[in-house]
Amino acid sequence: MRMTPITLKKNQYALRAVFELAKRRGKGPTKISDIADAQSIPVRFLEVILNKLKGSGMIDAKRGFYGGYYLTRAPKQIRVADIMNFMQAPPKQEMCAACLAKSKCPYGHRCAFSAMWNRVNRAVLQVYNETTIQDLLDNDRQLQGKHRSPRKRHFKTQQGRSL
Amino acid sequence: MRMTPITLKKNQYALRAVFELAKRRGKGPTKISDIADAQSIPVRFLEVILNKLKGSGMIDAKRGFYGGYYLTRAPKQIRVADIMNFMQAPPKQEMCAACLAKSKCPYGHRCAFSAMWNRVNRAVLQVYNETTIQDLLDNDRQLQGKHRSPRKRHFKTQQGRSL
DNA sequence: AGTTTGCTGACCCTTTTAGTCAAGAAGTCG
DNA sequence: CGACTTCTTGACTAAAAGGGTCAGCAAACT
Repeated sequence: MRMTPITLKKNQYALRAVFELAKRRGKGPTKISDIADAQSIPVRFLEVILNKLKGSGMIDAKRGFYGGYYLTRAPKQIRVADIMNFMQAPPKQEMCAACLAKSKCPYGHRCAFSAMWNRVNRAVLQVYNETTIQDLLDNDRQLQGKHRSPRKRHFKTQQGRSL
Repeated sequence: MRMTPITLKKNQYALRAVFELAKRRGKGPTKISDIADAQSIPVRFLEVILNKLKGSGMIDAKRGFYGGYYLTRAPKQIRVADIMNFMQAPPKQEMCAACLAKSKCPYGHRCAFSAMWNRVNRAVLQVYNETTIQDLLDNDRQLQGKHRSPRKRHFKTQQGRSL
């Protein structure tokens, strides 16, 4: 059962790039090409994306020999929503906030569907809002089996609250 | 704050068309052109959509003079999810079920993001699943101010459970 | 100076989505 | 039957969005 593309590739790339920067936090700036390699993203495309993302203030760049990109905030302070919202193209013309139609629909907010679209909207945003980059890092560590400490862990599966 | 297109136009049209048929249920078949007029959908395009939708079994058509489309089930028995799922093109190649990437991603289900994508997925599907065409009809009646009975109604706002 | 790395806008190509058309099949009416 | 209406269907075209590339420039380091 397939879903309509909730995620543009551009957005996915942006998210993965930030994720990668988070992984390497504290080790100085990371070159675009390194991020691209690590996350299998076309370099040229990533240039564009990272450059745009810089405008959000959550990452910054340094040029020259030891240059590269780096996070400006702790991974815990960056929510997936921050990235997703920022990456969205600024709405060109007025659009229908309720039903997500590209142009303002004739029915306005009085259409029978708006309540449902709003619920969908909220549901998605909620997930984005409550997920931080730190959460993703934690997830990653767990999946890679790189436990910080071999301390006993009662199973926390995906179902149970791992994210 | 804009969302990525959760809804294709084709899907929206399909939903609106079914909705319109539901509205006219019991009054005999409805012509494509009437549906198109009522819902502001390009006729030619709607032809294609309705024809496809017929394959789902939730609507059927009759040709000739008094012909048109009609629902085969009660609006209460049709969930938005039924329409959305059916309208999705069958996944061409294997795709990554977890992260919704078009092609199967190299990380498989072990990527740090899959848990999040799944949550998004489930959240959206849940809304689609718990919304029936009947719900939309009810919504519509309420918005149009066409209360069946002027009986007193304690406020049920969007928040409260109107959908 | 020369190298490394990011910056930036313009450009292009492919896929998807949206929409159109025309000829045909199946009913209805008289 | 013949005229008319309405769905049927596959092929076709147009437009937009998305994904990706490039070249030349601007900093920063050695």
